[in-house]
Amino acid sequence: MNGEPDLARIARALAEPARADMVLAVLDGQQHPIGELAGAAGVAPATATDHVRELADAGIVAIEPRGRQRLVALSGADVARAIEALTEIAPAKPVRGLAGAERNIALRTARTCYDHPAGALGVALTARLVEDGIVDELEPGTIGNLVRTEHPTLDYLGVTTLPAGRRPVVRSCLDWTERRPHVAGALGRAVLDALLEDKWVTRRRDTRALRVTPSGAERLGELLGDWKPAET
Amino acid sequence: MNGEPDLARIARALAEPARADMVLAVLDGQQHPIGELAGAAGVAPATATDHVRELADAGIVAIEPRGRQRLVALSGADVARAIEALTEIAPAKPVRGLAGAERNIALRTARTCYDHPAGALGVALTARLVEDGIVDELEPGTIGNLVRTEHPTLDYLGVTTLPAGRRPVVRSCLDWTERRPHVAGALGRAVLDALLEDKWVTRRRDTRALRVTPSGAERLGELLGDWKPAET
DNA sequence: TCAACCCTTTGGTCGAGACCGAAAGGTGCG
DNA sequence: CGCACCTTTCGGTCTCGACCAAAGGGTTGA
Repeated sequence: MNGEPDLARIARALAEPARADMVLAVLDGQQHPIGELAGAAGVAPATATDHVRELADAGIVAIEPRGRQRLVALSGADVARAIEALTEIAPAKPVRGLAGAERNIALRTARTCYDHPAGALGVALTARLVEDGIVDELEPGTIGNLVRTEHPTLDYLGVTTLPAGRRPVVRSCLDWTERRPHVAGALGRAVLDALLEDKWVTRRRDTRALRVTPSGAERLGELLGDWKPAET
Repeated sequence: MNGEPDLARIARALAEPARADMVLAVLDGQQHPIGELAGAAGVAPATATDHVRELADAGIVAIEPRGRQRLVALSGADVARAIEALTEIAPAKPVRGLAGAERNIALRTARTCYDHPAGALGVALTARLVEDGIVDELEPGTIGNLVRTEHPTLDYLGVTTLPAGRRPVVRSCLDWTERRPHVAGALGRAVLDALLEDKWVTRRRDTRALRVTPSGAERLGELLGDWKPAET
């Protein structure tokens, strides 16, 4: 790289509350049409168009035309990592109203963090992976690297293949609700994929919160001991 | 934590170019008086006062009154980590003028990154630590944890004690010029302290770039093989 | 081909905040 | 004590950009 990084450029893109809401919405790693992001941010479609352009110019999101709509997604895992790091030092937004409180509980219980599970569920799963010796623990509260690729717990979860590539297999991601790290990287993605595949959890519309299905709750309780999803 | 993180709040503080310059200036982990930051950002003292207050309100910097001046420093290692993550996805600022090019070379050669060495020097030192088996390598390009606390290389560098505490001893920090990780955490700090203590390198005024002393260059060349600091 | 739908463009309003000069407030030094 | 120095406060200007309504363009499905 030449020259100093243009910190202000990237920060300006995130500085507008409406754009920040949009970024948090695409932090689930999914593609979202612009109209939906407009709703999430509480602005008119015309305004959303401007905002998405700004985010795309800054390299934060990528746009893919699909028919008469344009799908917006986070442009990469490095962006997700940077946003996560920022949320770690960001103050908490005060909870507004009953709907806000419910949304908050749902997010704390189980949600996606880009492409891996987070919240109480993500942390509990991570603790189990460490306990089983699948992932080692460098120091208390610090995730290490993958130790075993075969283990009954992985079979139980339905994680069969770990795609190899440039991407680290195990990465630690600090959970902003639990204040403890959860597993990200290729393993984190594989776990989330398995949970979704077998319908232990399902995605909710318009939010990163995950719904734990009854059968999923049962099987997760089996695996994680006393872990139980909160109501709603 | 309650509620969603207020991403926009923290981003807004960094969105102003003058404030971003100030943050990059205090990224060396040192304390800087406000007047100096005003110079670094190219604004009047009155403006700098406003900016520093904004950064302090956002929790990015801490202010400590000292006599007739007020010293500004980064408020913590977590903030440094977030800023680093942002610089990884930030576009490069175009280099302006001869002075800019020289500053650029100096920064690429050797600089501080919060409290540890970075740039070509930081990466070369890290490679040596990995080669000596002091720090292990999880996957190519990913730093692991501390393996040995005693080694001739550590003696040669003058690193005697590694302060234990809540802080991770070894942390990986992606270098934005070299695109490879260098050692951060307590070990990174200990190495920088040793280099400064024995005058292998000295701090420059008003910049994070480090000056490698002649004797330092000689001893570093001994340790790192063909490593040599660039001119200026 | 037409209508419905999603998005963008245009043009205009409006508020936020970045900036500075001048003057005032503290602090240290002689 | 008084001057020099660093910083803050105040008042004012001015630019930037967030926002929307209305109109236009492109796509899909009937």
